[in-house]
Amino acid sequence: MYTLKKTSTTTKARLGTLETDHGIIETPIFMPVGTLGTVKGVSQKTLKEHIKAQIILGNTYHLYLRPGTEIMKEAGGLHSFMKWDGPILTDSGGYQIFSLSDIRELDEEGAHFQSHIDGSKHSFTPENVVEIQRILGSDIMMLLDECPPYPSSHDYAKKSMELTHRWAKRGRKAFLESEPLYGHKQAQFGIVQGGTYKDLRIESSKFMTDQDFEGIAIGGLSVGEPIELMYEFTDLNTDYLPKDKARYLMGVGTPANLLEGVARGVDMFDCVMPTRNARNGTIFTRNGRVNIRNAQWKNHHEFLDEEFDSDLCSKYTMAYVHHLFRNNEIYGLVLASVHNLRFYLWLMEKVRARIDNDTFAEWYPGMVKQLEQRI
RNA sequence: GAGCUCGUAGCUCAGUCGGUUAGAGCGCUAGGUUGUGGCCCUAGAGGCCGUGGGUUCAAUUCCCAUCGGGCUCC
Repeated sequence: MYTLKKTSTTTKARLGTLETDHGIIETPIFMPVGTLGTVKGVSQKTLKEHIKAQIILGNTYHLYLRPGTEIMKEAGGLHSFMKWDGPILTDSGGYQIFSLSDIRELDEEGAHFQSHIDGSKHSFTPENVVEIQRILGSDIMMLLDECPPYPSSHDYAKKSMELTHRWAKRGRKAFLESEPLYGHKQAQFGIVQGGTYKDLRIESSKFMTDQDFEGIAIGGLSVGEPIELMYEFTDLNTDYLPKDKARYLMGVGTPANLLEGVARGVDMFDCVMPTRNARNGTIFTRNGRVNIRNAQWKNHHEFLDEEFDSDLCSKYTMAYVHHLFRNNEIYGLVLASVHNLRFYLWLMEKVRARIDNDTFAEWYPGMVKQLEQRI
């Protein structure tokens, strides 16, 4: 599935491709999040033609609760339902149970939780999460895991990791013993856990490698730990992951986080940041971040970045976009969401070009500084 | 013309049986958001409590006058 094309000579950055039946993905890549079968505020056409998204995310937890598996079956899977013919990755919902559901209980069998929508009771097991993702028909499905909070004791992180490992074996078995429903291949990624403990992270990396998943995710990071720890453990994990499998750092991050992740050998990222922050008025640009709500833009009748190809940057003035945000106009959210995603995908295009001509190592530290500035 | 009622932050309003630095929501000024709830969270600025007198150790609070808004009656 994954083909390594080139490695940066002085960093761990990798150029590669990831092949699916819905298209070939060039890595490193950022994957826009479309939890409920839509990247909020962005049309599928815009995603494909303007943003140039190569793969998007859906979420098992959310889609299972609404519209549910019956509707999804009737629709012929998520691709057909949402009319997106590119690759889709679905997260299993382990993280959502951890972050959204007030009442949840874990035992050997699986995760038992109450819906955040209506309080109804449900259970996810390593097996039924595979089954649900067969119905969704995603190109890449994720295992059910437990994402422990930060900070967690070594004891808790170890027990949690071991449970995730037992679930991983069951999930893999369920995957290998079932078939796709819609005539295209599906892949399954394992998820490394281990909290913020070196020995556990190494153990988990080795364990997931041994299960021979099609790709491996680094989970349990970007859950509130200091950023240095996130980098440190990403770096550690990739040292123990196979070269011939894609590495996916879940839930990350800021534009600077992406560059630092690539430098540590990560191929895939997803994060709500470009879209959620867009809705709250944060605009990411190559010169740093802008809060469009700030009063300084009220009468700034100029473009944010005339050279950048997004309507927010080079078609409308800052004063206009500011005005839209001040009035909670839907179009402001749309403009910012489309822009931020286009920017993230643009950044990954630059990253790939830099790895390809082997100038990534000298380029990215300066770029990180630039991206972290505030405008 | 008479009676009643209200006047406190930019807006809508609490409050004080007279007693430390007068509050809320919204708005405003900023910050946050990392395997998605346009939710939300945090901090800050902003008031001689309509005006002028009086009583009192002490008045946004009680009394008088006055200005302004609203309602009712003749």
